[in-house]
Amino acid sequence: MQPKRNTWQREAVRASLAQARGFVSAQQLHQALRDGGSTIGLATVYRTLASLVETDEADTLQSPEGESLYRSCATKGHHHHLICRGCGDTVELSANLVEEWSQRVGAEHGFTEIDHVVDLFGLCARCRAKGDGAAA
Amino acid sequence: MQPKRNTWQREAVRASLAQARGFVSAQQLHQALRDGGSTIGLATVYRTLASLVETDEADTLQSPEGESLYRSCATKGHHHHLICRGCGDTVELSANLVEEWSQRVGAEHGFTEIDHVVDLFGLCARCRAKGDGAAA
DNA sequence: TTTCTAAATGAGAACGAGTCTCACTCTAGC
DNA sequence: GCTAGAGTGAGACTCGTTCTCATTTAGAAA
Ligand SMILES: [Mn+2]
Ligand SMILES: [Mn+2]
Ligand SMILES: [Zn+2]
Ligand SMILES: [Zn+2]
Repeated sequence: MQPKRNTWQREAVRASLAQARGFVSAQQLHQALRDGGSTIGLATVYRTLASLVETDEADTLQSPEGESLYRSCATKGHHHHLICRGCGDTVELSANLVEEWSQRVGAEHGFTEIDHVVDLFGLCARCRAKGDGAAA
Repeated sequence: MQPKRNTWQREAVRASLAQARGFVSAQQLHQALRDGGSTIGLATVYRTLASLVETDEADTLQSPEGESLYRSCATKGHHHHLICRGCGDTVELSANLVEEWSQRVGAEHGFTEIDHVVDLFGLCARCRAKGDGAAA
């Protein structure tokens, strides 16, 4: 359920999420806010993120490790992401090709109400230069 | 690290996983084995599944709820899945279209070591008939 | 076959992300 | 201003997963 009242906590989450370059976890966001002097509670961060997702003000996805990550995306409609494993930096992608493929393949096998998870992970140019993320 | 010894526990996990139609969780697998009279431990099920994934004897993916699911797939190489939300039944998919798109899009944005998560979820014909999964 | 050793196991403790509870706070409508 | 009740937050709780470590056992060596 989305909230009916405007609180500084809600605004703080929105702001902190907006200034993050890429996807962040609820815990990271909470820590960042606390580090910035806020007294916001973890439960509130979770609640607010959930409500932002509900109203499409934020996107969410599961990290490969199974943690929920959140992002305030510029693109409004349905889209996908290319995410840097090193720094979390994210590129928004539209993928009509994949949308159509998904629907077609689902229908071919008699499936309905088809949903899809499509995320790309890689190493951005900057992180490659820095040697992050991949070097053993 | 993959084990060097053959234990009945390892074989039991392999067998139980093989006879499962679709993706199953470690806990489900453990319960099924216990129900079948086995005394196998939960930690062993987790360890064995991890090692089967390491040797490509099993595929793994994160459920939308963030739980790790496992499957013993018929297809050997890289492929994707169309999974029924109702019964877990799974269709293996090859998707050259998506493989190429993924590489191309990644390269276009200067990313390297591109990996991708591509899973389709839907309702299979049988479950739709039964009214599973979607009806409120 | 018997012996030996370290790999493997499993019960239970520990961990961590996320949810829930409920007394307290503060927004916003009057 | 008052006030109802939406929103908050500390901390308890859930649950998937990993860790610990005493015990078992696969399998190589004798
Ligand atoms: Mn899509
Ligand atoms: Mn692929
Ligand atoms: Zn990067
Ligand atoms: Zn089904």
